[in-house]
Amino acid sequence: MNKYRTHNCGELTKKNNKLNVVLSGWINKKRDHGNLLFLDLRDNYGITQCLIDKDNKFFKELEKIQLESVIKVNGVVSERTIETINKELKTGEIEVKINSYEILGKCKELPMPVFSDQEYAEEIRLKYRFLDLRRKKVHENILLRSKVISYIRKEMTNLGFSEFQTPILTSSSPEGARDFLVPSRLNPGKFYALPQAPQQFKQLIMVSGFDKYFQIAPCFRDEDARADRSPGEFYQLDIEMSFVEQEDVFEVVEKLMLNLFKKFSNKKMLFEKFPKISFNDSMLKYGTDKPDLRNPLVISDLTSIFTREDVKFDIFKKLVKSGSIVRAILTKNTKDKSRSFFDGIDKWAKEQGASGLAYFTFEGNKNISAKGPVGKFFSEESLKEIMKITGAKLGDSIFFACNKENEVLKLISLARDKIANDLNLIDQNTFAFCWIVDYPIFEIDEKTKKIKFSHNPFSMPQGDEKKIDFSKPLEMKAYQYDIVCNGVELSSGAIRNHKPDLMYKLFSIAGYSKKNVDDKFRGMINALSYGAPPHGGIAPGIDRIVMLLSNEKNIREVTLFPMNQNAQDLMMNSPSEVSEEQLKELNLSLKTKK
RNA sequence: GGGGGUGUAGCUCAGUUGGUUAGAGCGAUCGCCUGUCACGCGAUAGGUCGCGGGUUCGAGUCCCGUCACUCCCGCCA
Repeated sequence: MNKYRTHNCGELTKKNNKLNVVLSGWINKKRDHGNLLFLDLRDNYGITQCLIDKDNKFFKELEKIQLESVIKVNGVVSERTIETINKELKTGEIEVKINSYEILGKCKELPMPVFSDQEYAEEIRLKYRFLDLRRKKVHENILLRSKVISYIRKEMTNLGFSEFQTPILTSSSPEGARDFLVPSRLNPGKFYALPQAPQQFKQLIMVSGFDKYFQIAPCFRDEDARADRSPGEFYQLDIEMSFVEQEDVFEVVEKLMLNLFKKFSNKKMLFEKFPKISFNDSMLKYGTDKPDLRNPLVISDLTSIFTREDVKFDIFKKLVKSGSIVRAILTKNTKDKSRSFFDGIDKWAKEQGASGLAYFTFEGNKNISAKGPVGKFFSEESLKEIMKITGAKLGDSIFFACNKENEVLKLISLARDKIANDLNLIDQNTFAFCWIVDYPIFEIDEKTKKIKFSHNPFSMPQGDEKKIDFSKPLEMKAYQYDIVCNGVELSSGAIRNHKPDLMYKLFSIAGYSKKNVDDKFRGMINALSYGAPPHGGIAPGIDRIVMLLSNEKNIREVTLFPMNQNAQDLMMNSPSEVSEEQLKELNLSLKTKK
């Protein structure tokens, strides 16, 4: 028999009545009636109410014991009378009458209560993460994460994928995020980099003939944190497949996501078949490449309206003449909304740093007119044209933003969320997945005005290689795709470019010489020159999947031991200084000393 | 690197127009209480009001600087 327990704290029921048991756990809560003491014992599995009265010689000691101490209890299961049953607890039909006890782990006075629904400052939660993790919500989030990962492993294995580990100490990659560097002792002056993703390795695995690979892969990027982005490290479900087209990857991931989200959440799936939206359509209709499709609002381009003679809205007309564009959001049947609703949105837009959002409502019977501060600037004919473009009906309203394209997209996509929230149009009880496809390969760099890769430089261009018009690089599309859920970008992937010649050609458009490419991607290019299969993959973010399933807005709520915003672990006190000795061994010296 | 928010007891927070000795709940300590499950009742202890400077007869409160945490922008192929 186990020395510490015969049962856990979540399994005893009235079937165990009169049984002698041993339980071990944390003291969750005490209720002291002077001559009778209730004591809730908690472990990973649940809570069991234990009790002891003054006739027992241990009574006085247990009265004094600190909450969150770990104790072992010997006692007898006793069925509760009907009035005293606690329906909130799995074990609420019984309680354990304590005969004797033993302290296994004493607890000092707590810096933060464990049994409480109160919110606490991050600093204290992270410093005492081991206490924070005992609390119900975050404890359950971490267990959910564990279940999600093991489910994914099982599914992927069943689908014929093999799990492989790839190196953690690897080489610095020239593109992309800032690397974490690790000095090499045996190679003075040289550094390893932690992988930003196993991108090149997973392609090499395909070249090596393994056909289907996955990994729950740690990825390291030295960039600043956000609420949904840990500083430093995160996990991806890294997937790569040989001899596949885009649709084959979609089929695997779509099936996996559907099963996963149905298994671990009660929310409805808005689409059983994920819609595919081209990058260009998404930017037009939603102003972003990660649209929240729970939101029914759609954006229209109304730039042409402001070139008409019969529209007198001169501020916008002037801006349009100098290259600005106009995008608009239509809201259905909002004619009875109060002035403060409309002004609230205009005010919000100004707070976002924009000059505001113009708006009006379509009204009238025989004659159509626009009601609102700028309504008078629009002729009836122009209103009819707007209704044609946007599909507006009488009683609908429209919000306009005018600015340079980038600025308009930024504002109008945020406005789409803001207005939908204000109108309560988003069903919180739904998951809306979609694929964003047909990404452009190249874009213009805002600063340098030169052509650069817009995403992954290893993606395969669309169309017949012989017929691609390389003279119009900005029109070239790639077999590159993102999966998006509820406005959260879960991952991007691509069919890879496995042809070295084609790769050199694309890199040359982005300004890299053949030598450049050889220098930077030697391993990769070399491998592709020895018989590479067509292949492609994707890498959904594990942390964000768990965030969606647990309804958490902050990634720390689904991470066991997170760092704070400044990339410090307050519990382990990392990063920390190292000894002169260590630095010397690594051939390093520090410029700044505190 | 830039912008916003927060910082008062171990924890969560209140603190009026600048005005006497800075408060509450939880927690801690002590006492009372045999059916609670956020048990109840009484008492006690606990404060460099983040830190530094300034204005003022007087600063938790106003001003300047600074630090910490957090959210956002930049960044994240």
